[in-house]
Amino acid sequence: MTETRVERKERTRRAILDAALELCEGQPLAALSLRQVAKQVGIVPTAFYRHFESIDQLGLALVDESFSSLRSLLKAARTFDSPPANDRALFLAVVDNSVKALVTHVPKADRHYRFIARERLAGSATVREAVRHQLELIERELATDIARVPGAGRWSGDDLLILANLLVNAMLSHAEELALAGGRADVVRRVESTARRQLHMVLIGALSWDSSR
Amino acid sequence: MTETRVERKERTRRAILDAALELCEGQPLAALSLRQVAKQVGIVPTAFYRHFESIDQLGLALVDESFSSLRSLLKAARTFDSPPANDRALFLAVVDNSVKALVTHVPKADRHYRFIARERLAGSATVREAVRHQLELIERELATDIARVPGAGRWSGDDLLILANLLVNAMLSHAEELALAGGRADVVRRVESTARRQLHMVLIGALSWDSSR
DNA sequence: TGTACATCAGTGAACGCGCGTTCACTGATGTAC
DNA sequence: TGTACATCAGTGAACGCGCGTTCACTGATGTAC
Repeated sequence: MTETRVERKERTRRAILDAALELCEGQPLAALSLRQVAKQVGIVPTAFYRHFESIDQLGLALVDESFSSLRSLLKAARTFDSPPANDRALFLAVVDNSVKALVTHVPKADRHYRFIARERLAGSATVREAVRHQLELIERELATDIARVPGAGRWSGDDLLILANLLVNAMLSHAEELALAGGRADVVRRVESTARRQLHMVLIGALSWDSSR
Repeated sequence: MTETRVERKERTRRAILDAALELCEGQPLAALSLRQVAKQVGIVPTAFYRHFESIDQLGLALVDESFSSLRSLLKAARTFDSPPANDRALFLAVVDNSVKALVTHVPKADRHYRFIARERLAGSATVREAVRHQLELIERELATDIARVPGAGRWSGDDLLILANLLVNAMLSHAEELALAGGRADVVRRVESTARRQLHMVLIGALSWDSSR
């Protein structure tokens, strides 16, 4: 016996998740039929039920998986190779690190980013809610991070969240474009440059902002 | 005869557009069946074909209609009650005008904004392409507008487009939230405040930006 | 104004199809002794 | 190690249902004379 029953089941589960992600490119997950997914996996439609209760539950599993990708991107953006020497260096390092994390992580899990962007607005009620909730958590984490950037002291908590919201939205939009590019080098370079400039602009504006004013 | 045949046909066409817009709340248009729409309108399914070739063609008509709403918002944002006296006044007037246009126009045609936000990412290939194309035109128009703001002289055409992209994305995201709020006063106030601050931040950052650097 | 004909928005029956879900099943894998 | 039984991922037939689309139709509105 080269594979246990548990391993075999896990393999089928993965195949279902992958098939669903692949088949729902360019359309919401809810538009997929259980039969299409089963056919792609190579199992009989009823076998689907051994792994998920419905397409919606499958969707929730994909949300978890996708946000684990997004979190690893954010973690990379937060991790500095060498500690910045001063405030200006930290500022530049934040921009640089974030953009680098964007262009290296998104292509590795592009389907996840497309999935999030799509389901956030057009998913079933259940999946949409799950995505919104996760994005809210991400924005809160990011706001906490930004609070450590030099000059952020004058910022109110509300304003930090507002800025985080702006950044997450912009980032998702770039991720979506990168993801759609399918790795074409010229598009990647353009998105990288756009992301860098937008982030630069926003942070410069943010730094001269004063919540109390 | 109180209504001509042409008028009656136009009335049914409108009823179909309205029914589709209403029924596809929270799901992509392509998820609607022609039969659902016909039922909502009160016509037999086959009568649908007297007005549209398919749900996809109906979608293109809704794209046109929705962008006409968006354009009237942008036009309002560009129209000043009184000509600003100086650069600083113009800057403030731009922010003020834009936010006011946002909160007065979006609630009047909220379904259109939700439609755009949804179909942009999750529509059928045809509809998605149409939305993307229209958004690109809008971003170009906005970039031309921004070029007139004082201090924008140092901006390259590329950077103007990048800024316009950031603003349109943020605006659509606010419109989406406003539209979802269903007119609840506290949400409207919060979104208004968020939009104002984000716009302020971005423009301040933008003004100290120099493309040549 | 009146008549004969044309137009055409909406009707209703019918079709074949893919859908989600049920159910009793099979047979390889796993476990208890 | 060998045997008897349990588990359970995957099977395959069957169901009723809503779907898009076809077609020949009806009857009110519009037009030509």
